[in-house]
Amino acid sequence: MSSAPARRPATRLAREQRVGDILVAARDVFCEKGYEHSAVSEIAARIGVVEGTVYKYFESKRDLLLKVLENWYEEMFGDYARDLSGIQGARSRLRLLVWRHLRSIRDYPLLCRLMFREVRSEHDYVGSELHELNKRYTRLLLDVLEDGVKSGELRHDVPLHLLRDMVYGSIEHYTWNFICGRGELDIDATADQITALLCDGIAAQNGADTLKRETERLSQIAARIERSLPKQARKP
Amino acid sequence: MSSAPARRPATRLAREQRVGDILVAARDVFCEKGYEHSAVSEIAARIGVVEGTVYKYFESKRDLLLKVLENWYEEMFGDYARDLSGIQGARSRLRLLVWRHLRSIRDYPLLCRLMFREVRSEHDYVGSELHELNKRYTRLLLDVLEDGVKSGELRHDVPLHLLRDMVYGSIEHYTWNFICGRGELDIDATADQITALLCDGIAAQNGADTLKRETERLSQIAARIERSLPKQARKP
Amino acid sequence: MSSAPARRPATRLAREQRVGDILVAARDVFCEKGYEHSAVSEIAARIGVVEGTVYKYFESKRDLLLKVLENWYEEMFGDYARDLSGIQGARSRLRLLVWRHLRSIRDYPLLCRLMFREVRSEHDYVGSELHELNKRYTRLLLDVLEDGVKSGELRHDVPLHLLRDMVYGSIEHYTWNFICGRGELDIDATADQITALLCDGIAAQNGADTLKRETERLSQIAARIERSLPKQARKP
Amino acid sequence: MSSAPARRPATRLAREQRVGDILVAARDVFCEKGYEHSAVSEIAARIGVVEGTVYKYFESKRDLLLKVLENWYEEMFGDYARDLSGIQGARSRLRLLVWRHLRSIRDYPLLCRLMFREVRSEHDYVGSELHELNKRYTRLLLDVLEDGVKSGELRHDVPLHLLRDMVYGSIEHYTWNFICGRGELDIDATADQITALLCDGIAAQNGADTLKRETERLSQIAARIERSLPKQARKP
DNA sequence: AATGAATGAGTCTTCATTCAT
DNA sequence: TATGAATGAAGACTCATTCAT
Repeated sequence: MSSAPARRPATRLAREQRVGDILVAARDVFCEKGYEHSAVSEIAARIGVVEGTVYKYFESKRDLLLKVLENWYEEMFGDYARDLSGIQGARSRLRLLVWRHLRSIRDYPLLCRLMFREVRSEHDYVGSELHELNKRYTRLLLDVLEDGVKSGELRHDVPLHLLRDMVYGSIEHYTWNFICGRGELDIDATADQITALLCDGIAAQNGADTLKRETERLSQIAARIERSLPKQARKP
Repeated sequence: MSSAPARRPATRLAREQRVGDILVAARDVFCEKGYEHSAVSEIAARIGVVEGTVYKYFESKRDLLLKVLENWYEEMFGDYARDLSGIQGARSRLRLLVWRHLRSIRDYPLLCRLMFREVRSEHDYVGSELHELNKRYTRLLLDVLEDGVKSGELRHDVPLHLLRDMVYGSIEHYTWNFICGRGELDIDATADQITALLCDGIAAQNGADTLKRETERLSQIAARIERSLPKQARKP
Repeated sequence: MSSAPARRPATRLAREQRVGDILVAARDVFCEKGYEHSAVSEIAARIGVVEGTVYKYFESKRDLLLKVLENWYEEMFGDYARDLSGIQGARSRLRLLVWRHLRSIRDYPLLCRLMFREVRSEHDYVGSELHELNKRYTRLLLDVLEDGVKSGELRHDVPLHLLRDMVYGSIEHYTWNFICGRGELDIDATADQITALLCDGIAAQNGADTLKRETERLSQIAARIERSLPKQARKP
Repeated sequence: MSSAPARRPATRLAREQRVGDILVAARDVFCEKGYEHSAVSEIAARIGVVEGTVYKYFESKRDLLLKVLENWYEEMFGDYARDLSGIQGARSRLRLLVWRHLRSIRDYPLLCRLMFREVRSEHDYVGSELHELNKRYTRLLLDVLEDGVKSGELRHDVPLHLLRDMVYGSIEHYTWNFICGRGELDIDATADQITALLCDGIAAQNGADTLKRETERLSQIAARIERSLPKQARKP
């Protein structure tokens, strides 16, 4: 009846730009408040658009969440391949993966929390794009482990899938306090410890102790042999 | 008139009964729908009361959730102590704890999910009664591990807290699909595998058998050489 | 943080009373604006409650619409049976039903419009309670028609269901302008005309014309006969 | 350069083509989802343009709806005049109109539904172009009826407008289930029945045959009586 | 002790329409 | 002529919680 709605001019951005902005805003809000307690209206407000605009680019709030995490996963892949190719030995490579995973958690603890809490336990996760990305991600570890078995560095009887879950589960659980905003995280030390525990186990007869003891014995034997050899025989 | 003194306990019983009923209903609804998607009204309806009644016994919906889980934790403690006391050896005792944890998950996967998703990551968890219960629960494992170190069965350099998180994290991660309603769970086999991996590690050269065998071989070789040497060369 | 939400006291009504109020308000709003353009919030506001209150008593907006119309149908049945029992003859009874239907339309044109527009064409109508009521309502007409056939007043080859639809369809179409708020409606004259058309048809050789002509002829014959009779034969 | 003068008609053609495409898409979408639940964006998407384009050719969504229906009406007129001119007799011509209306319904039930639900009951209908078309359409029937009255085939006291509404109302009501996607429609049989009912009515005593037969009988009786009377009594 | 009526604030989602480019 | 980004307003439905009875 009276004057027209007086539309605000509105900055027109390229599609890609706008999508990017929304993803960033959504990431922030979701991380701060958790999925359930985030409002699409707030995400929109952060970048100065109305809710409708968000729905132009994303089908639903949940779609937005998944896209945020997919986006993150793709960042994460980054130069894994290159990094891995530069390292020899199953143990070292395992440590790298552990370390990089810890680094992701240290850098984006809230995104990790989102992933654990809001996505992985929902029924729409299985079969989703995100699930595929996650499988590709954990595949990296499986490959390292399989290589290790083939090369003889790792025992041939390790249940690989369980082991993979041990790696990620251990990290997740150990860093949970940090993820929830409590405490610190020393990723170097943690990576060392986890790698050591995984490789050497905890039983006393194994690992360092045993190795030292046995090495000692072998040295003694070797020394004895050496000493007992005739003069002319030495110096081969 | 003479029945008056008897009324108090009857009432108390009624109260406890009601609280129990509500807890059971709440457990069911929370498990079925998750915390956020559960309605207090539905919990009330399940036992044929109205919402107001629930609020007579519980301060808030969240309070109800915590009470449900506390209730469960108390059930879980049950006869841990007795079970543990009957078992000798760190490895066996570790396996028992792993197995019992797996059993809890198998029997109440949805409660586990609630615990992981809705409680452990919230800020009101730290310092809560539930947190205390959880610490008491994981303390059982720490004790077993410490005993193992003392007795020499476990290496003295294991980072115990990390190890504890590895145990629970591994189990959690490995059983996650089952917790979310996908797939099966063989708790005996899983307990064996996890225990073995934790104790023996994955590195090939660590296998006690292999190590011993090789050392043995070398000793025998050394002995043979020694024996074949001329007398004057021996000097034991 | 600051003061509590300052809840308004809110008048507490008995369930029945509140339901009735909501139904009345909903009827009004739906009639005024049509279903799609009605807002539940407005319905609530009309009786001074909040939207939530409406949803306490009705599952959804659509449920509310159906309940409004069911309510109306039940009113309409009223004393049909009694009225019908007092009237003899298929034609008169048909006229009564036509007249009463017209009266409903005259009194509640907007409810009729609702029924036609919003309900009858939707897929949730078939099998609904409202559908049952409607069938019961039109059954009254079918019964009258069937009785008329049995008693020989109506032709035995009338397709009853088509006829029933002709009755209601004619009325609906003829009153449509009135229903949509345009023009007047003389229910007595209309009832007469519709009944006449239905009973006598439009073909010239039928109905009034023929009847009059033939009656005339018969009267003349009768007169002739009478006149030709011998004196003593008259006065039987 | 020489092609310049040819551009105008090409553009005009393009414009008409585009308008036609939009109308087709709109017809489809409106029919599938109903007016309220159709989105302009979907209509646009169906022909691969954006919403803005639709608004270049149509003022508003409602305008589009009306144009869709006008378009349809114009199709419908087709060769009515020719068809009618080839048929003699009010009854046959009436049957033709009934039959053609039924055919429209059978072929485009959803467009009929649109017309009934979304347009005819709205306030912007009266006086609209569509209304004019509709009047022209029903005028065909009125003409037939008037001719029938003039020629003596139809009674002179039929209320023509009521009759017209009876025709369309009956058809509409009778075919409603079909229009809403339920059941079948035999347009030939239905046309016959409706025509018969309209022309001959339902009252048993009206059937031309019966009436004539009875009159005949009475005449013969009268004749017999007359003949049997004494001569002096006759006085024709 | 229990009821259950009522609140009030929130949230997702949809869409006709506009207009700078 | 066409695009498509953005608006802005609305609307259905939910629910924890309160409190008069």
